[in-house]
Amino acid sequence: MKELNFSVDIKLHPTPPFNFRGTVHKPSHFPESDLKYEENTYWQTLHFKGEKYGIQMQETGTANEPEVNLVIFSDEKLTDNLIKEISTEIKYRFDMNSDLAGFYESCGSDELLSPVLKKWKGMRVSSHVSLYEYLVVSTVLQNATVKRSVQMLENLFQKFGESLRFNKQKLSSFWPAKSIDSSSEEELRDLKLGYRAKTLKRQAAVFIDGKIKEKKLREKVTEKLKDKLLSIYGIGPASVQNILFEVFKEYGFVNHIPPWEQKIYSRLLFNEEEKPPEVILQEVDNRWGEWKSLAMHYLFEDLFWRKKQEDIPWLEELIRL
DNA sequence: CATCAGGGCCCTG
DNA sequence: CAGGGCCCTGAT
Repeated sequence: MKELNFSVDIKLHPTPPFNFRGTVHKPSHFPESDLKYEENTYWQTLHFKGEKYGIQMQETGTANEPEVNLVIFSDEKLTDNLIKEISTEIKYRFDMNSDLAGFYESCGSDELLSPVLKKWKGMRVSSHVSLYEYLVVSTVLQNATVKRSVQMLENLFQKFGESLRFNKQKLSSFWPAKSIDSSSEEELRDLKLGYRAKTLKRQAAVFIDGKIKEKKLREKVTEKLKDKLLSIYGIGPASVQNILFEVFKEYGFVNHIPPWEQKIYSRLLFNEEEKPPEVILQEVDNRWGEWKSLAMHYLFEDLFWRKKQEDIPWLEELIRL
C-alpha cells in the first residue's frame, strides 16, 4: 500500500465536441480494480515511466467548450516536465485531440447511428492503460468467461500490483513487465491463468528487451502496426483488432467478428439472433466505411449504457458470468 | 458424476 | 487452411 499525498491540478482542453462520461467510462468493459467511475468522477492508477500515480478526472466544461480537470496524485512533488508528459499521455489515451467532424459528416445521417450520435456525440474511444497493460487484459480475456477474466486479472493485481491510496480511493496499480518476467511460469499458474501464464511471460519479455516500444508504434501506418502487433506471442486477429482501435485509435480497421460480438451485432444491425460474420463485415463496411470501428463502438457502448436503465433480456443472456 | 464450451491463439500436418 | 490442444470453471 502506498499513499500518494502530493497532487497537482491541470486543465485539459479536448477538441470539441467532447463527451466526458462516454469517454472515461465504458460500460461494456468488465470491472477492474485499477479504476472507478462514480457520480461523474473518474479515477484510475497510472504506471508511467517506472513510477506510479493516481489520476482523477472531472468535467468542468461543456460539450462544445470542453474542459477536463485532471488531478495527478504522486508520492513526491512532480516536476513541470513530468506533469506535462503525463497530461500528454492522458490526452492521447482518451483520444482528446482527435477531430471527428468527418465521422459526423459521413455517418450522421445513418438511420441506425443518428439517434446514438445525438446521445453520445463527442464520445471518444479510449484505453486507460498502456499497450503492455492492454496485452495483459487481452490475454485474460481469451477463451474465458467474463467472471474468469475478472478473477485472473484480480489475481494478478493481488500478486504484482501495489495498492495506491489517493483522493479517498484505494485502487490497484499495474506492475512493471519485469515482475512477470522474473517470476516462474509455475507461480503464474497458481494465479489460475492456465496456459496464459506462458503468454504473459513471453509478452513481458518483448517489452523488457525493448523489442516493442509503444511510442514508436504510434507513428507506424496501420498495416505495419498490425503486422508488428501480430508478431507478439498470444496476439491474434481478435486481440489485434481491439488494440488497433482502443490503444492506437484506428477508426476503420475491422476484418474479424468474434462469436460474442457476432451475436450482439446481429441484434443491433439486423434484429436477428445470428448472422454470419461475413454479412456483418459487409454491412458495417457499407454503412460506415473508414469510420466503422468507431461507429460500432458507439452502438456497442450505447447498448451497455441502456442496459443500466432498461431490461435487455437477450443481452443479459449473452453476458455469461 | 462426466463432459464441454467459453468475449482465442498456436502449432502441426 | 483445418483442426486439435490448451488451463480452469461453471453450465448442462
